[in-house]
Amino acid sequence: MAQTARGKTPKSPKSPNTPKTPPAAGQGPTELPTPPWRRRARPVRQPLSQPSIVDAALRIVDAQGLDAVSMRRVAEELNTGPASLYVYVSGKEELLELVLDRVLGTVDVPEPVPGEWEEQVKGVVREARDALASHGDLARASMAVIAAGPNALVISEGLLTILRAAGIPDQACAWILDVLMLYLSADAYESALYRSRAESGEDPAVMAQAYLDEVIAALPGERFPSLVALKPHMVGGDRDARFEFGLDIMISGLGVVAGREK
Amino acid sequence: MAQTARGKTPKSPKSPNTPKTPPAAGQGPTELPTPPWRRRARPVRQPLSQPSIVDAALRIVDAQGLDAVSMRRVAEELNTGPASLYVYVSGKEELLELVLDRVLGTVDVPEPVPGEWEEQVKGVVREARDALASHGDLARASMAVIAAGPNALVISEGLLTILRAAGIPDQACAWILDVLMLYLSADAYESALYRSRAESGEDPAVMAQAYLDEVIAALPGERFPSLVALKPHMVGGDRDARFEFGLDIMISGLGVVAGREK
DNA sequence: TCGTCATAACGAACGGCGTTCGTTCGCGGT
DNA sequence: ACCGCGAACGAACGCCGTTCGTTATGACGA
Repeated sequence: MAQTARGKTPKSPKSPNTPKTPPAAGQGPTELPTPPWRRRARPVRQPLSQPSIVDAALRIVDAQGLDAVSMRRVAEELNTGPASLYVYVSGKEELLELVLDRVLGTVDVPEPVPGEWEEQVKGVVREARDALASHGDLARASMAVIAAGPNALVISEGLLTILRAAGIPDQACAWILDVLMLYLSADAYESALYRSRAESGEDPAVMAQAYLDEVIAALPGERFPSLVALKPHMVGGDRDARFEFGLDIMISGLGVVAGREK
Repeated sequence: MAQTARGKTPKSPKSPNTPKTPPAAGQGPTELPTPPWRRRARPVRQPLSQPSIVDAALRIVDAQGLDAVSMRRVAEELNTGPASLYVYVSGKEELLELVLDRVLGTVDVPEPVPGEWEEQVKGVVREARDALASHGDLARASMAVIAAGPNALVISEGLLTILRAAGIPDQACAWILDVLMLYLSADAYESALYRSRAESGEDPAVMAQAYLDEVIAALPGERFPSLVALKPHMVGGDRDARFEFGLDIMISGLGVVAGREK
């Protein structure tokens, strides 16, 4: 058989648009073997590569959520079989690490500006959280992975630089960095969790909140007076405000503690 | 066929000890039907129930780690098939929620003591973290679940009570509660992650640290000066100290922020 | 120009998973 | 003595991540 074109050219009644196949050879019965005297024009489909695989995975996350990302699904997106991916990626875990790090690449890290370290740190952390949150429920993978990709390292380096320039003791710098990263990942994770629950459930965004609401409402008021009393503050406050509050607390506390022991 | 004894009595060359089957009926060819005139002694095996299922799951977590917990494995532990569990538990997710909440039941929550709120809050959070951490890598499930089980609610109520008694504004109480729970879960999660990596890997506990160590060591010093300089503080500090530092920062910061806006 | 050969790509399969379906059967109530 | 109900279950479905052994390709030395 003459033609090869790496991937399976349309092999069955499949997707409506296989975007990469060359426009040549009129729309007729597609399965006809190419005449041997006319070699197929260039295969066109760019060869597999780590970036293209990461891209495909990210596309799936954006379009259908993290749970839809399986090796099979990613391979399908690239018109190949799951086994082919293992040349470029050691497994699903590494793939997700790469996707996460790629997303973190959009965060930019400023040079330290004297007197603005608090706002600068908050800004970076905020940006990283938003980057994670801007790709569906991708953040649900953010805790399952040791963040040591190149982009994560750039962020860490930037934060450390700002903190040290502000005169925070070294040990405190190291610890607060870890704590902030943990906080950021956890918040993004939780948001993503709620988002994916809400999506798969009935209501668009209410569901999870409504559930907690319900639980608290059903509580015996004499056993759980504080929870019942604070219910409006618990379910009502939006996530961003809460995140900001946490950030605020940590940075303020850092000032106190660092000052205390210096 | 006369005998029932709920579970499959040994049905194939299987496990060496099926711990629950009654000691009766000598060890001979086991598959023989029990003579109809001699009804099987009591089934003995206690009937399935939600608590017994949760117990079994927790046993597996302790013995073989979270990844070993599958519906099939839990069912096997109870000498039955996976389908039988669904009478008492809606699915794997609910099962894990129940296991987590059961573990949180060991945390005890003090009445507020005036002037000691900071230490009290830290104590409860610490205890909850340790409870999660004391069951292998169970905590790896702690973020995947909305903590709204009865025991989690007791803890929340206790913390809120202490905080309010200390005069913290309501909105701040609600937020800091969320933030602390998130921090606690995330830390336990991360610890569990490292633990299970270390276990499945070669070295007993070094691996993950050594990995980060390696990464940082391989960094170009002129591009990542702060990371390289702070390396000893990053990989060296033990988890407990870091956790405590985060707790300290948050509580201190809470004082600052609450004071600032009251 | 023609083999040679490393290796990317692949089809097929393995063993496991969570969950569901339809059936069986012991037991409490009549 | 019978019946009906629901717990228990065996089997299957449709996925999953990963591995194995084979095939095809393209660069390169002869």
